[in-house]
Parts: sequence; structure tokens; C-alpha cells
Amino acid sequence: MKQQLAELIATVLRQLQAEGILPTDELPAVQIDNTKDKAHGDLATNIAMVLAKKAGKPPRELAAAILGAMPANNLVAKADIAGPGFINFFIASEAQLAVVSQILAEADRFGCVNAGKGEKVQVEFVSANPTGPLHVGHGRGAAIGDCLCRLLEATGWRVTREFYYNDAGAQIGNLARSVQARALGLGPDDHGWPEDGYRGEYINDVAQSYLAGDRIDADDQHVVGAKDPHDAEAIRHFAVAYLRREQDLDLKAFDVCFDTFYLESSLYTEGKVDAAVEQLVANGYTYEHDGALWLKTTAFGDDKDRVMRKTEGGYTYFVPDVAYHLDKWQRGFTRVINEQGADHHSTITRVRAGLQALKAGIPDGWPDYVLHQMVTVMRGGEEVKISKRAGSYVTLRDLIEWCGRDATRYFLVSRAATSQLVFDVDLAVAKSNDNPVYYIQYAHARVCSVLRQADEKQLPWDQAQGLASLEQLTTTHETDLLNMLARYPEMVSVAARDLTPHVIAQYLRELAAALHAWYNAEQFLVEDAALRNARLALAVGTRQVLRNGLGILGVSAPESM
RNA sequence: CCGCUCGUAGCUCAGAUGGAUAGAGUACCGCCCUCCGAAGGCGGUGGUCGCGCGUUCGAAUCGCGCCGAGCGGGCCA
Repeated sequence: MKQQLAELIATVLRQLQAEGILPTDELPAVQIDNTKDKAHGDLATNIAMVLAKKAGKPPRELAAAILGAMPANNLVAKADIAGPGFINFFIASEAQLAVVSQILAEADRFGCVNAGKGEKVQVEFVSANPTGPLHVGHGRGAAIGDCLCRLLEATGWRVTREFYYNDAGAQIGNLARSVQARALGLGPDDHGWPEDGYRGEYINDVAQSYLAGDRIDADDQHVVGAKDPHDAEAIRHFAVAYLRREQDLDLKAFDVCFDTFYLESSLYTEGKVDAAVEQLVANGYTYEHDGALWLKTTAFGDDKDRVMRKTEGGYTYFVPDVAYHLDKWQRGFTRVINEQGADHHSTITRVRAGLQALKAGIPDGWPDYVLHQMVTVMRGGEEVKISKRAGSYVTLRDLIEWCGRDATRYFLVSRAATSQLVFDVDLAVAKSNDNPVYYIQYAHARVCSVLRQADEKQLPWDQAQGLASLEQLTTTHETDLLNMLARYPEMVSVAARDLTPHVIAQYLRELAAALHAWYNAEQFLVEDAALRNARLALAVGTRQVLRNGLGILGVSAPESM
């Protein structure tokens, strides 16, 4: 609707140019806003104020000229000039009502667009090291990353979900030593416990499983415990597989699936790290200093150069990252989005610098990043501390068990990623009106319930009659709801473009509120069949949009609760 | 010391491209079920948008400078 109106106005502006009322410079894009105050109509534009200076006319005079040149159309019922020069449009009710039949016709596809044109995009998220269960921070990454994928899919992209895990670094050695110590009967405070070892009780679970000779089937690997507490290599393999399986179970409980699990170790075994390093050396962006090999990241905006190969010979962590991202590029992903915790933001400059130094034709600024800030968990009015090393921390699975998958997903995705998040367990657990998840789901269930009642009361729901009688929808609650429904496609497009899934969560809360308010004000199941079916058409359309939006969030839309 | 993110109602947070009287939830105080699910609705109290300067018709939004918080800045990841 906005777009149609913007095009209409653009046509008028071109006509005014032809008439010499406007200069023939390039015209700015016509901005159409939703109004906050109903007295200002449904939509408004500031175009007269924007162009006033160029036209050499007062904004209100220019606005009058624009309105005077508006051709007849079936979109706008009335237009006013207001305030300093806004043009306020009152949308014709036929145009407003049309959204209902559009929703019912498009159903699950309502809100989808083809902005991505079927192009490939890879989203990498979670990417937790296999050294422990997923914690709340990973959960936020999982919720945001998965919703980004769903948004991109809804807007015409072909999405690949990828999980990268570090199975080759120092942390894995630490994990293996910790499990071995447990297998040898040591505790975290005993003599001989590895320095900085993982102290969590789950380490003991891994050790006991290893000693019992359990078979582990993880997403991408299968290992049997060798039982020998002195075989460090066997323990390492077993521990990685065990914790990978734990993470698989966490993700499954969260309803997050990946297309690819990418092992850091494969970058080494396939020579991709060495190849990347050789290319960087050949391109002249490296130098030896103090026995280490350095990358001139300062050539690409970093504030200091970074060590690539340590004095003792191993690579620093960002080197395999660079090789990994080169591999992504070579797999044909011209668009890549990495969702990570903001505590890793310093790697962005290094990875991008390394990729530029490779001279592989990768555009500057590739790949994209979405960084989420920390999560604080509150329970019983107190902060639950998260400390992996100390062993006591809230896992994602704890949260899912406490609050349910739907509430956990909703809470973790409902705030802007750039904001720190306070996860209130008591609120998420509440099956009450305090809880926004239940509030939205209840709106959906309520419409389902009304339809069940319609059957029982022999007041049948007739879609064709409903769509033919939409002009019966005249109350302010109904026009509010119609306006909200018409905005949904724009919400999806904006959320996908800006990579901000929380926009959908906020929108759904408002949509649910509009439905509840209407429900309380009007009876749907009335004797008058035309009115009843018109209202049911709007209710069913609202249910569809609630369902579509919840689908973007990965939250279920129950028929009863 | 430097970089990134943030600072909006008592609390948790929205406010895309600068727009009209800054919003929602929660908390607190009142109302509304002989009626489709009260897991709901309606109304009220509550604000120097951290502070200052600037840009302009107009700034919570953009720029600069402070103040405060979180996270980074290591041959840790």
C-alpha cells in the first residue's frame, strides 16, 4: 500500500517537473510514514517539506500543488495538508479491506517477498567449541541466527545454516586433560588436577561414560569409549564426540537444525591453513619478527599488526578463521552472515584484513556480522552467575526445561541484538498475562476457539460470504487491525534487510493486543450471517499472520492452550 | 590509554530511512464476565530520552565533546 502511494506521488512529482513547478533535478525517494495519531489519517508523507527549498515555495503551498495534481485513484479517500506541511492520506476502505482476501489467498506465503532472488546466503551461528554444554549466550545466538535464516528464506534467499567448531585448539587439549583427570579419579581441587581445567560436573559424566565403553553417535561422528584412562588421544576423541552429541541434543530441543557442521581440524588435514598462509606470504603482507610470523593487518585498518605463527610454531586462532572464510568464499557464498557473541568482535577486523591480504577477489567488508550482547539470567530476583570453568552455570537445556522451548526462543530473540538482555526466568515460566509469549499464542488459540464455537453453535463460518461482506467491518478496532495486518509484509522485509528479528517479536505483541482488544469489544458469533462472516474473515486473517510471524520466530502457534 | 556496544517511565525494553503531543509491558491504583476462553479488556499515576554544544523548517534518532555501564584490545580462543 505504501509503495503504491509512493509511486502515485512520484508520478505527480514528475508531472510538476514537466509543468515547471518543480526543478528538474533528481527527485528524492518519496517517504511514506505510518501515522501515530489517527487524526492524521492512515499514511503521511513529508515530501512537500523535503522539496520546499528546491521549489522555492512554502511547504504547505507545494503540498497543495501536489494534491491538486493527484489523479483519481481508488487508494486514497481523502487527503489533508497538516502541520508544517505534511500530507495526510486517509486510505479508502475498499483498499484497506483488500488485505484480508490477500492474506487468505496467500496463506503461509503472506508476507514473503523475493528480495533475495534465489541467491545463496550462508549463515554461520552458534559455533560453540565442543568443550561443554551450550549456555544461555549460545542460546541467544541460536535463536537470533535461526530467525535470521527464517527471515532470509521468507524474503527469497537460499539459506545454508552452518556450525563451525574448534576441535583442534588449545581448549580441546584442556578438555581432554580434564576428562582424563576425572577418569583417573581426581577432582578439581585435588593435587594433579590440570591448571585451568574444566571443573564442571559434566566432565565427570564424560569420564564415566568413557570408562564404561559407551558408544557415542553425534551428528557427524561415532566413537566408542576405549576405557583406558591413560590413552590421552582416545579420551580426546571421545570427549569431543560426547560433547558434540550433548550440543546436538541441546539444539534439537531448541528446534535448530544445521545443514553443515564444519570442523576446524579439516582445515589442517586438507592443507587449507598452510595454503592460506603461503598466499599471504607470497602477497607480501607478512614479516618475521621476534621469531614469530606477523600479518600486516594495519594495511587494512587494524590498529596493530597481529602474530600469525607463534614462536613455538603453532598458528594463532585467527589464521584458521581466515582459511575458513576463504573456503566459504570458494564454496560460492557471495553473501555470508556470521552471528557471534560481541565478545569476539575483535576478530572481525583481523579476519577481514586477512581476506583482503589474500587478494582473492573478496569484496572489502565481506562477510557480514551480527553480534549479540551478553545475557544475564535472573531467577527468584537474583542473578544466576554463568561460569563454565567453575562448573556451575545455566545451560540452554536448563532454560528450555524451566521455561519451555517457545518462551525461551521468544525471550532470546525479542530484544535488539545490540542490547544486553536480562532473561527473567520467573517471567518466562509464568503461564499468565505477564508473559508475552502466552499473550501472542493465546490470541492465536482464541481465534481457533471461536471457530470451534461457531461449529458448536451452528453458526457456520463461510469464507466466501465473509470476503463479500468485508465492508461491514467499520469499528475502530477493526480498522486498526486491518492497518496492522497490512504492515506485516513491510515488517518482514525490514527485519530481513536490517537483520533484526526482534522487530517481528515486537510486532506480534502489538498484533495480538489489537486482536484481544477487538475480541473484548465485539461479539464475533452473531446471528447476522454477513456481519459474522466478515468478522470471522478478519479473525482468520489475523490468525494467519500470527501463525506466519510465530513461524519466523520458530515459536509454535497452538490451537488450544 | 585505545576500540566496539549501550544509556529512553521504579523495573524490562521498543522507537528503519531525522517528523506532528516520546510508546509498550511490568509495577502501583480503579473499573469490566447471566456474553465466542478473564491466559483477556478499559481507564489512571509515572519522563530534564545520561549531560552539553552543533547541524536544520524539525533531533531520542545525525556530528563533536564529556559522564557512566558492559565487552574487547595477549605469541589465549
